[in-house]
Amino acid sequence: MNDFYLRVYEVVQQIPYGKVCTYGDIAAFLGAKSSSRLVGYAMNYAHHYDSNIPAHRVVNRNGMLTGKFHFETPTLMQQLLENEGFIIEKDSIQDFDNKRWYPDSLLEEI
DNA sequence: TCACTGACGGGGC
DNA sequence: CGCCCCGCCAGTG
Repeated sequence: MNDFYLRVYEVVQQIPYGKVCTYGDIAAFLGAKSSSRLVGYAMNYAHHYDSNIPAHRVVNRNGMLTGKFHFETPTLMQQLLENEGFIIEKDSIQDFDNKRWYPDSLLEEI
């Protein structure tokens, strides 16, 4: 566990209800554009750090639920997202572009 | 100790 | 277009 992971978790916890973010966006925001893979790895390990991290709100650049098999059940990630109003078909979030949230918006709030 | 494995993404071909 | 390759680096056996 290092600082990069902790910062990933902090960003993920800022994702608003009803919005999603991508691994790449988080990596780029933390100044590690080429380390999007590590963001995914951090999510895999997230529950060891804090079980309240909304890992289901992080998907890949195409809006697909690539991490669904790492939840308690393979359908949990989709269920959580549907509870927040998302429409999902074949592991893909519909109207993805309009549901995205970007970490830069944290800077605008200041 | 070392090799292998990924919740990714961009670039080359 | 689609497919392949590579940077990235903490865990695991």
